[in-house]
Amino acid sequence: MPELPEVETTLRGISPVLLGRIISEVRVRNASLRWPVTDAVQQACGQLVSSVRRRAKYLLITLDTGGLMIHLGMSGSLRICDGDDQPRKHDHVDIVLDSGHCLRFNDPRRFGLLCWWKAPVDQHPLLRHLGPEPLQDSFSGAYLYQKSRGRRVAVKNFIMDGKIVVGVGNIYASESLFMAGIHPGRAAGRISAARYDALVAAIRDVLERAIAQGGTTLRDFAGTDGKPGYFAQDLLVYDRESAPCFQCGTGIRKKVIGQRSSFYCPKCQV
DNA sequence: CGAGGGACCTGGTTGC
DNA sequence: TGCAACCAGGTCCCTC
Repeated sequence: MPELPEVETTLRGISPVLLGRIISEVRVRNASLRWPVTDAVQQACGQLVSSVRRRAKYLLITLDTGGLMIHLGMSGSLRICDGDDQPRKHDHVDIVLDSGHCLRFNDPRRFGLLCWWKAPVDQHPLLRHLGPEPLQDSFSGAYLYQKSRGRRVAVKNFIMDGKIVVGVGNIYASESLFMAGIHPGRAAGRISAARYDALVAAIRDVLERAIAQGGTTLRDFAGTDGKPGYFAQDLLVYDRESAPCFQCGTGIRKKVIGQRSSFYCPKCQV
């Protein structure tokens, strides 16, 4: 489900509720996520939330002696509710606050993650090898061009590789490649610097617009208030197989690249 | 080192 | 209607 815009939407929803509060309880109903949720998360109890931020698709809640890290995987979501509310199916973990509010982690497929971390969090094994944030200046066409030399991997897989750049998932990879006029299956090492400039501009543009719309809801993504994201209506190629390209009218194609469905216009993307 | 595929899970949709 | 097959927004880990 969640790519960077959806995680950012979640961050903006949970931040104001968490900041300055003390965690009173961590309830683990089902510990079997991607990695088992260990007792270490209980260290959060009694600690003050001093910041909430995002690195890649990880949410980082900073506490006094460390913090909690959450990843939503493919199907995870967080919602704010009352600590006394009856849990629904797949509500695996509650982070209960001294305000009485509760951050409830729901994840049907259990590809998500919740763990305790100690500073410096950037040295955490899951974060250490991550590439730049796509919305920061260090991410540029020149950077992608340099990183891609000699690489034969399809450019779509290349930009979805978290070691290269974080946060670009399956939807926005297809979208940005269409906007830049680049065929998703083209070898990353055979794309010019100028075209990488266009691709970076497209990635930034699509991510920023998606964040502004509260993310993309295809099936089941919801913000912390339970409302869907509205970017799905702005998608140019994703999930539009056989529909006419908005630029030239040609039917949009669907093709599996790197085991993921990819959508593109065979005429506009070369 | 890079490339490619399997693994982890549940649930909704599709097709016979 | 029933049931099997396939598909889904992520990413780690193994092999070649």
